[in-house]
Amino acid sequence: MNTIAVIDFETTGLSPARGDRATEIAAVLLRDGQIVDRYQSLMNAGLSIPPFITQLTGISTSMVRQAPPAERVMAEVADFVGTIPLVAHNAAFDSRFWDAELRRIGRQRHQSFVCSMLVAKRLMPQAASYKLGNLVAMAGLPTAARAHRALADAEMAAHLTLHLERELMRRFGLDSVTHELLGRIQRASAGGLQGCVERHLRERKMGMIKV
DNA sequence: TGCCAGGCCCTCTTTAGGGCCTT
Repeated sequence: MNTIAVIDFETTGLSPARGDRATEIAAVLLRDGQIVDRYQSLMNAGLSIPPFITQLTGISTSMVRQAPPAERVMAEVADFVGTIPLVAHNAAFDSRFWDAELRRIGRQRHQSFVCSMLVAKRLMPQAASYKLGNLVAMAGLPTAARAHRALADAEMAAHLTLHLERELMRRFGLDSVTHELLGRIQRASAGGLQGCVERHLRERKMGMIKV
């Protein structure tokens, strides 16, 4: 079964290495071209929320103080996604927080991340901006009522991922798109998409890639 | 002391610098 988990964090800042912590997490499961399940929770890491973050996200210190402990939420969401491969918009950011928060509960990631922003740069080279909201609007996809909340952003990134998968299927005549292929696309050179897909199909046919 | 993310990408590049994207 080809399932992908699209995740999104809200945090107190940009860098777990500088002490920033997650304040909210959402995970959206995609299977057979549609959203099949969702997880979302605020989390209390014991930190106050900077005013700028409250202004950006609407998440306040009082909200996270009433939320379950970060440790419990991370254990729940890690169990929810299991070993399903992950996608995030600007995955370098979310993967740092995912790994850092898991490390705090003595767990580690066992799957790879794909970045929907990097895949979009390959498949939507005409885009003027690769911000999540702009790509979603440009593709005519459903926009979230409240951006900068974890579930709303994860759902927008999920719709963008489905759009990118459909674009790959249309352009290359594929009947399905795997996380492995998305990973190859994000690393491909601008002119190397065709060869990248052909190599994937060849290895898939030889049984080197599990679908 | 002073500074403070980090990875990708483009170009006035490659012995580098700056913009984008995430909160």
